[in-house]
Amino acid sequence: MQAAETLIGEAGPRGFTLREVARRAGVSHNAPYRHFASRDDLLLAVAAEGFGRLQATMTKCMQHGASARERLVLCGCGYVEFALRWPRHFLVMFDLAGELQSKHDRPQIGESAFRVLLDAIVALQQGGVLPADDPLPRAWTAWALVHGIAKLAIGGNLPLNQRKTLEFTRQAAESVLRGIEHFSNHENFDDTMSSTGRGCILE
Amino acid sequence: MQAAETLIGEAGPRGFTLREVARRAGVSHNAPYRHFASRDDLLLAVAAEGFGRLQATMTKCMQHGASARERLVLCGCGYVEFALRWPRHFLVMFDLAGELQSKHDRPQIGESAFRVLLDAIVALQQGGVLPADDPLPRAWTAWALVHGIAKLAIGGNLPLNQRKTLEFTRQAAESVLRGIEHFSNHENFDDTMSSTGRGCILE
DNA sequence: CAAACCATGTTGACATGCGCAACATCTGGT
DNA sequence: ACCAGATGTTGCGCATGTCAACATGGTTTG
Repeated sequence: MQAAETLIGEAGPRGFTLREVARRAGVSHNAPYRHFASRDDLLLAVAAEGFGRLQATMTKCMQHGASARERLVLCGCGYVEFALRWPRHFLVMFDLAGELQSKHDRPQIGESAFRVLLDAIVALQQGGVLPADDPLPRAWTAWALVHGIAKLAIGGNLPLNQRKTLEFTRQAAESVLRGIEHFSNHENFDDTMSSTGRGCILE
Repeated sequence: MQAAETLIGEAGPRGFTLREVARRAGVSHNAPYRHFASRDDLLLAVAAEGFGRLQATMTKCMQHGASARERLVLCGCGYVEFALRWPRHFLVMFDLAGELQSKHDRPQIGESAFRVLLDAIVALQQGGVLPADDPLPRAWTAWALVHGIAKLAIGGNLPLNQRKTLEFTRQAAESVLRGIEHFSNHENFDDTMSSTGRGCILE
């Protein structure tokens, strides 16, 4: 496992090779099969480990916040910070884990990381900052924002260094928070939604 | 190229094989090398084609908007709609193109797609809806939102079908737009920024 | 018109990687 | 002492990416 994680950190998902992991661990090229069913299975284990550390990073960053509102912003910053510090782990977690777990009837890895963010939203609702309606759409919005920032930053699409990326994340998070707290016209997404004002899908 | 694109649509980046493309094209396993330097080069060509279609989808969706504000929202919806309709193309464009083009001194593929969104932001500034400061941070925020929604939806992390995902995108985009239009405390990101209120990076 | 040239395609070979099967070793329990 | 299970090893078949050498058909040029 340790060799696998360091290799992911160095080579990324594309350069990740079962045999190279075995070489680094000082064992034969087939030894990993005694612990993992396949290459993808090892990747999935690395991804699971990564999700645990992502959750830890977020909760740790939140501890520096005084208010519930600041804690939510810091939660998002922690998300991006994790992605910046372990970009290749992040790629494995989201680029591959989704594909792989969908074959295994999706045990929904990484659910706990999302719950941290969701709880931060609920805390704001209980504090009266946000309306006490369905918190999921707001949580999805926040998640999408930080996830998008993380992905774009990793891909080199944002011309910012790490510190500026984090600073931008904080400001963007506060902007979005302003946007979702002023009104509450998020509709219901519980399978009974009407199709008002559809964009231009499948035209 | 046609065989390559259909294969990407069916098998995704992981199942994409140079030899399979050759088989589908009815040629020998080495024929593609007369047109592309390597497997990655072919992937990059597919990604470039995809970015062109992404830009076309966004501009087409924007035409249905009456106001500049509605056009920006539809622009984001077009982004997500493209990702939902050609999810594997989308993965190639962003998951692989970033890695590959970074080796080739980044000709910055996909720049034109971002410009569509940036122009929509500038249009709102010229219309007085948004302050006329640096439009980049706002554009990044919008981009990150729709990109995050697209990635999460493709990965199956949003429990919404395609139509609901698009409806959610529209509402989230309007929420974020409210957030970035009310205030304008986006700081300057031109290499001269101070490190005020840093989150908890590299602690 | 013939010769050189180029684009395209083909065959063969080599290195690497994944995954399977059979065999070896080492440990703990009875 | 013996067995069962866990772990590791060697060897193999298959698929892939990539390179090198060769073939072919059309185009340009002397």
